[in-house]
Amino acid sequence: MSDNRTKLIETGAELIWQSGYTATSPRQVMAASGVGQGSFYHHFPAKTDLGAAAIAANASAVVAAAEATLTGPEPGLVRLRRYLLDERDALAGCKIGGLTYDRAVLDDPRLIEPIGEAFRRVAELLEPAIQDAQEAGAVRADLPAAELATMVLSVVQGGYVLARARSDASLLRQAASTAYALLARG
Amino acid sequence: MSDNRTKLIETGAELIWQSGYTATSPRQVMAASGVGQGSFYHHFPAKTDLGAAAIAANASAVVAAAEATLTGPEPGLVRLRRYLLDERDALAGCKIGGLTYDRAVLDDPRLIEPIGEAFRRVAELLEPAIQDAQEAGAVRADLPAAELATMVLSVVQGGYVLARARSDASLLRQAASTAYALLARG
DNA sequence: GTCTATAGGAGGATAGAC
DNA sequence: GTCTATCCTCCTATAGAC
Repeated sequence: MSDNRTKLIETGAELIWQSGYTATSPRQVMAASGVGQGSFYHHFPAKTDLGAAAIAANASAVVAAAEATLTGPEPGLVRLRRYLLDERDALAGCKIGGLTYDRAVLDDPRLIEPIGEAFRRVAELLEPAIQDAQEAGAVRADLPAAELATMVLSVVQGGYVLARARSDASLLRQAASTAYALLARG
Repeated sequence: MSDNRTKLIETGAELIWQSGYTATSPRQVMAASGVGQGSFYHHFPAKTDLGAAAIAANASAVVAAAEATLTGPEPGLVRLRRYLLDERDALAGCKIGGLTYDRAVLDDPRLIEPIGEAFRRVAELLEPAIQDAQEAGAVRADLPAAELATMVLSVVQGGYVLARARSDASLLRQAASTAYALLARG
């Protein structure tokens, strides 16, 4: 029951992940999805309308992945460890992180807001895990959990950047596991 | 005596920093620099030739800035602190970091290599500072300095991403200063 | 070295038929 | 809802004169 609208969003999300928003043209989305032009512009009056839907889909995927690793009955440190050491396709890049360097995305509130919101939500998932670890004495308690959460998110996002820059997926793992080691008995 | 060639590189570097490589057209560079088309294609047979020169210039600037904060007679911890807490225009973004999400850059060795190389050199500047701090007992010595350097670089790169995503420059400062706090007496 | 003219293709749509 | 035709602009050059 995947209608054309859904196909366009899914294909758009994939292409935008791979190439960015600006570099992804309506024509490419049509070709890759097999949906015609008439259908495209019927469902999405302008490119930015598809962009908003596709980016929102990618943002949801990022939050869902974080929820999967950060939620559960395990101690906070275990959840934090799972988040940081989780396997990631470093060279593929974050589904939304790179869009923060796409001018057209930055300049359109409908495109950038879902991204900021997704990062905010991931930080909010990290925070209780970190706080729990702090209360258990597993993580230094003299630093605010919210700021530690920001740092953890940054390490992962920056790890993607370094890994792609040097075409070396191990750099993300290295950054994340070092951050974990630093947190775990700092 | 800034000749047209130099003007094109400088203008190109600025525009590529602001909008990315793919989104920067030769026409824009000509308009912004006041250099004509004939001159442009005389000095740079193709867009990628200007791109290589402009990106190399931005990469050099990143390395030079790191050198300025990480080099000196001060103890390693002080130099590391200076690097992490250095004022950065978070919303403007890293001059080269965002290009790792530009397909055309990733796919052209002449464009991506200077970026990977610059990050490698910054990591190499961080390493001795960290090592010195470790020998002084100011930073945990059970983690390899090279891996800590990768983490430090990642925090800064990721801080740019988060700051831009949420249009909040303080996120980069928060991530960097938290990383410093975690390192400084972990 | 630099200028102007030209050109094929892609990008982002709009229009009207079915 | 979807199709095809058409449109104007910008992109990335190339050509030939000065």
